[in-house]
Amino acid sequence: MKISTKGRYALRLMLDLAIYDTGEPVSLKEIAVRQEISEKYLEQIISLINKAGFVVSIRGANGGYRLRQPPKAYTVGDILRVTEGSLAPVSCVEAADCSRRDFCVTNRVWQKMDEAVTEVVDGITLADLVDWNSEMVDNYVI
Amino acid sequence: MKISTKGRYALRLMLDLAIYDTGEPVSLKEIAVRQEISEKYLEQIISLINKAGFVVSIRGANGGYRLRQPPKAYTVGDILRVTEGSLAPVSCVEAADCSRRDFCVTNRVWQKMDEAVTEVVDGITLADLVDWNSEMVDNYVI
DNA sequence: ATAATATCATACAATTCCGCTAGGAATTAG
DNA sequence: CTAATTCCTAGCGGAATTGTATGATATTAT
Repeated sequence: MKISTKGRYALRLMLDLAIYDTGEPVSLKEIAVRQEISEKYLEQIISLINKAGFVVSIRGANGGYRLRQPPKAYTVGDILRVTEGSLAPVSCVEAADCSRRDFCVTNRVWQKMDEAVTEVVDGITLADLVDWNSEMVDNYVI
Repeated sequence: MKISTKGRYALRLMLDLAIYDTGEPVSLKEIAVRQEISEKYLEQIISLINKAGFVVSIRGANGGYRLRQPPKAYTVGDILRVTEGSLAPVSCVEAADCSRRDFCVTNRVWQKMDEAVTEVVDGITLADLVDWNSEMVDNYVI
């Protein structure tokens, strides 16, 4: 019952892009340094994010990435699902791959868990994270 | 972000004990047949549950297990945590093992997820599952 | 006492997933 | 061109998952 590093890194990556958006593309190298994540590993993660269409990539020297849409357009759920796949706690919730499905009461538990998680992650946007970050920085500076 | 079979089996096992409680101990063999789970694997799972004190074990011929307390006394969360450990989506939520913890906004996301999941699993008792099961059986019989 | 039944304890094996690392090809600015 | 950067594929060591297999130990019916 854990979110993998891939999902967590993806979120930090998107947050980094949101915070350091100057109009110029941000290179993976910068992000890797700031976020203390292996650049090579980040490559694989942003590849998924790129394929999902969440960022614009600019190749070549001085290239990098930018968010395709404003931070408000991306929920935490959107981002996590790109790397984690479904966030459902058991596969039964989504697929009818269990012969016991029809009379399995535990399924209701998983459904409720899934709904609760979905409500949280789809209720938080990247813009919220940016705001929270600003607050935090303010507190530290003072 | 998945609950393992161990956790799911543990829940079905406890539910089985709750449903088929006649005062007589219920053998693992019966449960294994009813739930279509390997008896040997169930042994390992109920061992954990037994150590947690959730069941009474009666050894020997005609032995088996019984719930130590009434179904209402056990939440889904109690049962899952025995086999799954913490249900927190990331370890940061519980332990301060991350150097970025203090200024990491993503942590708030995990906290909220954890709270949501906890609220669900600790809000459902075994007695609820028994009730749901009765409803379901009724519907099928009609 | 013996046979049958049940729990308890290990070991281990197959498979999958995680968390990277490595190398190189393609693209572009200067 | 050269350096910087993205893009693509492959592999790999360790851990976790999901069981099996084997046997030891305890209890009870007969």
